[in-house]
Amino acid sequence: MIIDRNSPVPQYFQLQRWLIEQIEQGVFKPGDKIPTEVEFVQMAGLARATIRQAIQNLVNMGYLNRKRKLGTFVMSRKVEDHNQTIVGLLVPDIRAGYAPELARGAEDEASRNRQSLILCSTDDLFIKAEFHADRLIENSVAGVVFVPTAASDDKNKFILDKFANKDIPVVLADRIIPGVDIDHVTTDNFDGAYKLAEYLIQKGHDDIAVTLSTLFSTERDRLEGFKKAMIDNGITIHPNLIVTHEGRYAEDPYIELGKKLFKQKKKFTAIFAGHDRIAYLLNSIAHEYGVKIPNDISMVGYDDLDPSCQHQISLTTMHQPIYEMGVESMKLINSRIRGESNGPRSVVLKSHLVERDSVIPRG
Amino acid sequence: MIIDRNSPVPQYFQLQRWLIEQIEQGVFKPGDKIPTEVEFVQMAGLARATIRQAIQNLVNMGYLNRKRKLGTFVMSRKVEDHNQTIVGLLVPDIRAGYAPELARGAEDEASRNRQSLILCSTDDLFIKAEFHADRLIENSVAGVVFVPTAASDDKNKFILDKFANKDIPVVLADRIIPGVDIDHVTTDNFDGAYKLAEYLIQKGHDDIAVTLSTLFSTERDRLEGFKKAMIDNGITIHPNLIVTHEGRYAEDPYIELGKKLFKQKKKFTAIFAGHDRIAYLLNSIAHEYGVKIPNDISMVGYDDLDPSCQHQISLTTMHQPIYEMGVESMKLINSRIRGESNGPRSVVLKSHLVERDSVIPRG
DNA sequence: TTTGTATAATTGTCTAGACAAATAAACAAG
DNA sequence: CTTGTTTATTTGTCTAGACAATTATACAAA
Repeated sequence: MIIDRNSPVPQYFQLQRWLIEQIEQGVFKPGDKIPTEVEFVQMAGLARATIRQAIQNLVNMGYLNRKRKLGTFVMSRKVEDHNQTIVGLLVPDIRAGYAPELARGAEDEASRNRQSLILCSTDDLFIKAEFHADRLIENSVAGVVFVPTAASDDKNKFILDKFANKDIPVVLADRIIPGVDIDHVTTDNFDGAYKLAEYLIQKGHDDIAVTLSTLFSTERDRLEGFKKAMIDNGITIHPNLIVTHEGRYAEDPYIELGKKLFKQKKKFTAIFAGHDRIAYLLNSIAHEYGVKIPNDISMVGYDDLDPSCQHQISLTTMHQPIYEMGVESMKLINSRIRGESNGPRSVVLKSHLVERDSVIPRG
Repeated sequence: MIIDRNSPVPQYFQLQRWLIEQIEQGVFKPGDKIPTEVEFVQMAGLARATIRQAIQNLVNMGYLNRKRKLGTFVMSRKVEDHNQTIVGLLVPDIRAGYAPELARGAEDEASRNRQSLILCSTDDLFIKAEFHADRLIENSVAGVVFVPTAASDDKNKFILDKFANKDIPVVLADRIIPGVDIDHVTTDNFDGAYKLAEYLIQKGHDDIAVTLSTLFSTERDRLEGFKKAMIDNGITIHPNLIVTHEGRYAEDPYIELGKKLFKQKKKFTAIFAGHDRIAYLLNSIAHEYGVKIPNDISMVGYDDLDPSCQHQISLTTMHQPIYEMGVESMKLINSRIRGESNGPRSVVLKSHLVERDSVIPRG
């Protein structure tokens, strides 16, 4: 330890800097006792008050901890991390779709670890996601569970970078961003759609219409799973029957798509809807065209929204384990918070078919 | 300024305490210059190092601010309040009933003030509410929006006391706790039920069954409103037609109540359900007894849950402005956080009748 | 007018001690 | 074995000074 008495840098500050260096280099490890003030007086040739000033500053900064009679000890840096960890949850809208279920799964897992969850609704908009991201960072959250917005991949990456710059781990839930290698939790959209398509095929349907959005990885995967099932069963896919939309869910564009379907020449006996909300909307439109579901046309959805709430049609759909997705997302985040640093991990949860009354065998 | 040199309280601490007192009583106002160290030496008869120690502590605590050559100044307390504020939201279950809507209203209002919301689901259980309350306190939230649990009033008061002890303002949302004078936001349950009952009466119904829980202030108020409307219209209330439950909502007890209603002798032509979920359940039970709603018996609910989700019956109900309840709760909390200290305030939001198809005039 | 310089006020750093208070650990008494 | 007492060690508080560094202000020089 060299204290330069001619330096304009105060001697207490030189000592302080030296001590921090020793601690950070591991010379003094967490829990170690550092020399007593009197020993420092001899080592550094400074007055005890000067030594005290340096040590007191480090105590204030959380590096050291003094105990009467026992001495001064290096704090385990954990004590600083001991502050309650808070995790951010970015979902499209806490009122809509699966968000409440996802939030509750995440919340329960967080509770088990004495963590708290900050709730942020993005409305699938980049600008709101950015706003919330900035505030989560200001609140120094320990991690983030992020359902990517309906914005471009670059914009979603921009959000991820914000967190990455602050070393805040992020887990993507439900949707993934192509070309981004990061922890994520999804369901088996491809397999689920494959099974759902096979179910329709087994019921004798081969002219099947598909309506969904290509904006989200989930629905794209479902489309691919559907196509694979059709091909594997030797059924020709009619391009006219696949009507897609490239935006986030809203009623108007899907009303258009629905009308387009029901008006065109190519006939179909079943509909594969990208998700339940589309299915319910198509049901209403079918009504307008005098088409009855399932009597005239069968339909399947995807998600299994709100099983507690009885709908006008009893929809056969693919149940997604959304609560578990929330739980698993938090588990991944927590393993990152604990410092596990293996490569990106992917958790794929299994969906299962819920057979209700919206599909009848082809007559 | 009196420094007691014989006191076991350190002299620097006595000085420190005196200074804080002066600042908080406004003797030294924000921006004021306090005496120089040398002046304090004369005033207090202490060594300058002792004075410095006291002052340095206050600087660390954010009370004071030193400037070379200029002196030491009282900080404006705003600097301390500059930290991000987080507000806690305690709801029964983020997945169920009106909680998502309430959460979103609160979240949007919080966002407008650059605040964040920590989400806590209590499942209407005291033990979970207490757990979450402790963690909210640890996270030093600036305020709490609390939907009281289904536990006893004393237990809910216990939760309130926890926050009160830490000077954390609380706003009760939806439900109130009898005998507790505290900011709260509710809807006009009494008036709403009165109108709903009058609506049934106008349609010619006078034998009206009521099913609800007496556990919550909301449903108790609705029962009172219903009774008042009956009395005001000179209609006798048949005690047998009022079947109540004294617990939180669950299917089984209400299935029992429903069966009790349909099995008994006293006939009725309409049902006033305590809330929509009860109404939907009663509809299913009615089915089992071969009773059709509204053809055989009319029914009204309360809440107007999930208008986006099409139910098996098209229920006439009282729409509650839940989103606004979230917004107003946050506004109240924020006025408390800003330090407004007038007496407890009560915000009562107006509900409105949503006429659908579950009531027909008595034939 | 602008630019440099001296001055005075104030906080910042430091010395070399002293005694007080707390308390872990050893020891003694019951 | 338990309980109280002593002791040694360490941090906590404090004194009474000294000189350094900073900088607002006034004043002087260009």
